[in-house]
Amino acid sequence: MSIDSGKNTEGANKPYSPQEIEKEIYQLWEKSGFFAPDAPEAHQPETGNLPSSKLTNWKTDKLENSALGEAEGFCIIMPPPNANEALHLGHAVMFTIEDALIRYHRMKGDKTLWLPGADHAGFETQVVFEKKLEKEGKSRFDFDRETLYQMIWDYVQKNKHTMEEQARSLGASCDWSREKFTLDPQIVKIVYDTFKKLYDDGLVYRGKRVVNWCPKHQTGLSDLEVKYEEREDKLWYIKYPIADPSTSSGYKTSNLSPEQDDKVAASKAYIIVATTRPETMLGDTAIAVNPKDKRYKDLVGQKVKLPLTNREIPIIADSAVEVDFGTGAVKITPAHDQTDFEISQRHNLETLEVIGKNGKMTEIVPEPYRGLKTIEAREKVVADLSAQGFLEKEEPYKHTVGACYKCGRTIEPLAMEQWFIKIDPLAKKAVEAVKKGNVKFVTKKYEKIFLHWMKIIKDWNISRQIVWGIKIPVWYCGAAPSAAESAEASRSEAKADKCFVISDDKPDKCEKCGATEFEAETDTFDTWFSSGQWPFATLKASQPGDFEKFYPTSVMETGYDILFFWVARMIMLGIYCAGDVPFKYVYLHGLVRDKDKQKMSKSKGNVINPLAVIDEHGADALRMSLIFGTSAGNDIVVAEDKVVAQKRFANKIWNASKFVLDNISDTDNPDLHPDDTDKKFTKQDKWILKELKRTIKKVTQDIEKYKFHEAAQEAYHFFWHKFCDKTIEDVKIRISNNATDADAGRLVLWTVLRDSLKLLHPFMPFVTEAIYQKLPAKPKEMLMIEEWPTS
RNA sequence: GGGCGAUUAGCUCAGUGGUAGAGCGACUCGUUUACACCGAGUAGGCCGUAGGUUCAAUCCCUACAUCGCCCACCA
Repeated sequence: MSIDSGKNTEGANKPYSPQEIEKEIYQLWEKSGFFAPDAPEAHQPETGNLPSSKLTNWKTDKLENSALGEAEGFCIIMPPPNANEALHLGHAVMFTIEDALIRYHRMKGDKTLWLPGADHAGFETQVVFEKKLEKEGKSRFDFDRETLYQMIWDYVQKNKHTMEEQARSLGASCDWSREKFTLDPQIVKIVYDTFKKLYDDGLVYRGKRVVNWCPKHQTGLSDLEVKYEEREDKLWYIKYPIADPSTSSGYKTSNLSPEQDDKVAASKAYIIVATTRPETMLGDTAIAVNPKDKRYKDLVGQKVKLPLTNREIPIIADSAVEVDFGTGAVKITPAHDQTDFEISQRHNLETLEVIGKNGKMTEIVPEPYRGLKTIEAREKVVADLSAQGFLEKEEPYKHTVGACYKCGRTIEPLAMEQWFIKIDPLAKKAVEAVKKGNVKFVTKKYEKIFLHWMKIIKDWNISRQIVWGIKIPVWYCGAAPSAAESAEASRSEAKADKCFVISDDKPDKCEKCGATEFEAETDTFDTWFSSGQWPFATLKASQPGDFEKFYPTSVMETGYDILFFWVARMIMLGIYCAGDVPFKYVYLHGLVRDKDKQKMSKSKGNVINPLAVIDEHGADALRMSLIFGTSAGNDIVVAEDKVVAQKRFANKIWNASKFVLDNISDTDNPDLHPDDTDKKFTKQDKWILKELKRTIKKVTQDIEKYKFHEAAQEAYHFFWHKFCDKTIEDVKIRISNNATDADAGRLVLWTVLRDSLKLLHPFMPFVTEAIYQKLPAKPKEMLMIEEWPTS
């Protein structure tokens, strides 16, 4: 890595080669210790050791003002990448923007902390790992909990290391000495404390609710983890005979369409319901109609006989039922439908679980259906209903069905005991904080989306039936069930209504019931429960004083796709646990798309590996291309063209610098002291110096306003098309003519180059630092800790 | 069904209450000793449509069209 000086022609015509210098430069930075906020040298001008060049006489007077002491804190908590796979371009965007911010603030003299981390990413990781097992012909159910956990642990440690190396190759100037992992003991302890606090405050409850059960992954999912797909299905109309037909004489049909009227008239002894899931009728515990529905007014309170079983179930009135849909009467299956469950709560209905966790019909259904898969049961139920004359009709029906966001398997709503967080009190505070401006969204539109979501938010199911994660610190009182019992029987039912103790470790005795034997909870926390505490948890687990100095952090920068999953939860939990918002600004970047605007995904095969791009074009080029022509919150299109364009820019910077350095270090030329030369500034010189000031001002303002793309473009345009195309070309002639104003020109070249390197450094740290290392006059050890120029 | 966006050059996208911008591409010149991963130029846009506010609208407002995203318990 050298900029060939002077007459050495060997390196001429050789393009800038980032591969040769980037690794070396990163090591220089990392070894220096300047990534940490507490490296005092980072904020002091270096007084000794300056090269003896005459150029050093002319150094910025701002150096003397570099006041130590009152430096402001600037802190970004890095969104911890999932430690389960290599980084993708979305991460590259995150690293680029955050690193640019961090480098800018570091140069401004702020005490700057960028705290890196890695996320165990519970369910995500387990899914990735299970796929790996599948490829090897195994299943997670082949292993006991401890073995499986250890296997995933080893797998994650390996990936975590890969991720860190990738971050380095992107130039991330984060403080690795403070890196945290979501499963670090200190972090886990904080998560436990939070859970306890929530419970003590009555904000955690255990309850039977309908959860989104994925039969493949055998776990419940939060509402956010369910994706809805449109399906062509059928709507079956089933006749439920009124238990005592004689009382149905008052049955009013006047509000029905003529067609419906006929049918009802022909079957007065029935009430007809429409359903997309006939198999669940075996678990029906009521029929519900809208209280305002005059057609059914007289039937409310009566009973119907459930076909295929001998059970009688009541007809109830509930306003959740839509009058206009279907027949206006709906079958209620509390155990397998969210709405039905809520209705059942209001009417104290029994909950019958007819579908098990394995997606098959349970033991409590009539014998012929037991053990059938739901889809088989559906066919049989329909056939039987039809044979017995209970099927009124079926019609095609298009509707949306919930599916697991990972495997696409249809979600099976099941009533289960789960841990929930009462979200309303937390959401209210979060909304207040945002409305008061304590948290500002850099892109306003996300504030609206956030507020809208907080309005409709529901209690948060934080239990997952997976092993990879932080175990919920609950101990159920009483002896552990035998192996046989626990193997098959559903854990949640066995534990329902049991007394329990919340404790990090196995307790000695339960204060409430006196139990001395305990069964440990096996559920783990939703990964977002722990990462939702990340800003304060990392700072508290970090070095003493970090929390006090850096909380609330300055900015949270992440993708908009995890606004609800993560950002909202951090705001809620941050306020609740740490007494203040976790960050002052939220900057949300968009999704990275390919040149055809397609979302990058493995299945489409259009994923670009950032490392491959770096290998080919350099990290600077990649970074710049991710910022150029983008804007906050909008999706980012990455095509190789763009990267190549920025690679050329890096080359341009390299070569222009080479020219400048070759010329200003020419000792045959007279003194470059400004006193002697500034009077000889040409009109052209004054123009570029003025443009420089203007550019510094613009770039600074743009970064302060989080308009990175504008800042980068401004710096780019200034350097290439003003400095290189105009000034260098102009001065080049003056120098070769040995004109009287040649030295003034040299001074201009030097001045503009030096400040340009600073302006470009946050975006293209490698090439700018490499050149800085070659400067004859180097007030600081490295560009990374140089003074940000002022206009 | 609700909510939120987008519509600007051939392509990908910035931007602004006052003569329209970049990158890539196209075309014409130029092998000038930092760089051909270059330079000098050129072409190309009623800034989605229709109204409104304004001295002035691509920008603000209202409809409409098209596209996209998010949210949602019509069985």
